[in-house]
Amino acid sequence: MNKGVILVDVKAPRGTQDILPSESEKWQYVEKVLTNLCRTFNYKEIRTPIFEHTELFQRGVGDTTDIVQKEMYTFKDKGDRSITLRPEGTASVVRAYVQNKLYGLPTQPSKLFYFGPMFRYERPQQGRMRQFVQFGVEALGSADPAIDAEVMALAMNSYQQLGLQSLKLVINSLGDDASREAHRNALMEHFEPYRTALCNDCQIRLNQNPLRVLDCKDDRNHPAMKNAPSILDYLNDYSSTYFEEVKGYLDQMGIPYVIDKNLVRGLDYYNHTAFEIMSDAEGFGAITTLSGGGRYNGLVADLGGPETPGIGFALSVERLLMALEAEGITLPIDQKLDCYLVALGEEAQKEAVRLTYQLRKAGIQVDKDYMDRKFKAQFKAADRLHAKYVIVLGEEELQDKIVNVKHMKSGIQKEVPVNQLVDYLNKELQGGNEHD
RNA sequence: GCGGUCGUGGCGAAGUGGUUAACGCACCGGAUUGUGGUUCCGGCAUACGUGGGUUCGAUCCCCACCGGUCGCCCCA
Repeated sequence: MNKGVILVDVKAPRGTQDILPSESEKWQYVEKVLTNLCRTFNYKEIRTPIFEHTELFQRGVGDTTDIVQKEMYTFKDKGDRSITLRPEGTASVVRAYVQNKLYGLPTQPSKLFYFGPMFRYERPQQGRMRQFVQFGVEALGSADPAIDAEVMALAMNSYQQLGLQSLKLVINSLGDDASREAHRNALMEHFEPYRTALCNDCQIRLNQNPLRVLDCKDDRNHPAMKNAPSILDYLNDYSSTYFEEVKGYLDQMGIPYVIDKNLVRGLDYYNHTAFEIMSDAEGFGAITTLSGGGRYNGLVADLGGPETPGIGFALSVERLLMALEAEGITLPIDQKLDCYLVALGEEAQKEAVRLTYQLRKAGIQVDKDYMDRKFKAQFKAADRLHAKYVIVLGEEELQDKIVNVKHMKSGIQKEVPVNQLVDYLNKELQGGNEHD
């Protein structure tokens, strides 16, 4: 029949994945925990488009960044507009903040969170997908160092709430514009004599963004690295006081951290506070950064809004789940089914359809056989679905207008009149949950 | 984007330049006309990533591509 049909081998595009039911429950659980965490920190959800004008990311993320230069999914739509699938969330959130004039609301700072897929064209690896899901928060409108600490606390708790232990909060300050400029000049001066000894990439970085030379892996052991000027020595009074206060607030909350003066972030918009959360757990390979964030005091103005400070962070849900796996943490996901209806005989099958629907309308979770299985096999199916109760409906029950309800764990079975079944199950399911 | 490595039924995993490609798990049925387990017996399955090439003949050898994975770049 299908001889003439050409079967094309259609697969999900490279770097994307299907999240099947066994996994999606974990995703839902994580999303629930994180959403609830945001509630306690009083962050509200914002949902922005999955694609934006390309220009937003060029201006927001920065033209010289790798993300913009080589990792964006950019295409022309039918109206000849250049569109890009969002590679990160901050630019969109800030754009929405400006466009909708959220800065005019009386509730400042604006504390927002988001959850959704991001897209970057990279060579895939475990923990590095072309489509991946980020959870992130942004706090806009406050330059209080306490809110930097708050965002880091939320970031750490995102993992701790789920039971992760092997975490390391790494922080640094990138300073304000004046501090950065001074540091930049010092770096160029410092490395210039060694220019030819550095790797090719670093020779280019030296001109474009000398900060990035600091975290080069090739040149890590070059003697010039050891005594390279640290940004921390070039912070002006405001920047350095700010950093001290951020650390102070972290101490207040009892959140441990380490300072890495070479921590540099790959997006242009950061200044002052920069941080990453790493996992110490085994089995991560090259992927150790679970999440990252920082302050971006110039971004709102860059995108056409009023001069407004901001700070945020984002984590990858894929990496979060990997970290849980690596630490052997299983999420408390309820895989049980309340009821499974086993029916035997033609007439009973008809009644089973009616009864199943009736129970469902009463809010009871119930399923039945659709594979024409034998009686015994239906029981096995109920077992595989981890059914708490099995409702047996055969010819005899049908005649007597009853069903047999079996509690699977104890094996105890009771006859229940059909017209009392909803009440009976509701009572059983409420009371019975404790010892399940 | 660069380099390494891998690709056999739903999953795991043998194997060979040559008639029907092992096995295990899972699944279905029977032994056990209406009660989950075990055991035994039987059965099911679009399986050698795709496309070329070498060859009388390729799942096996060669090339390209696709995909996974590891490292690099970079990042979440």
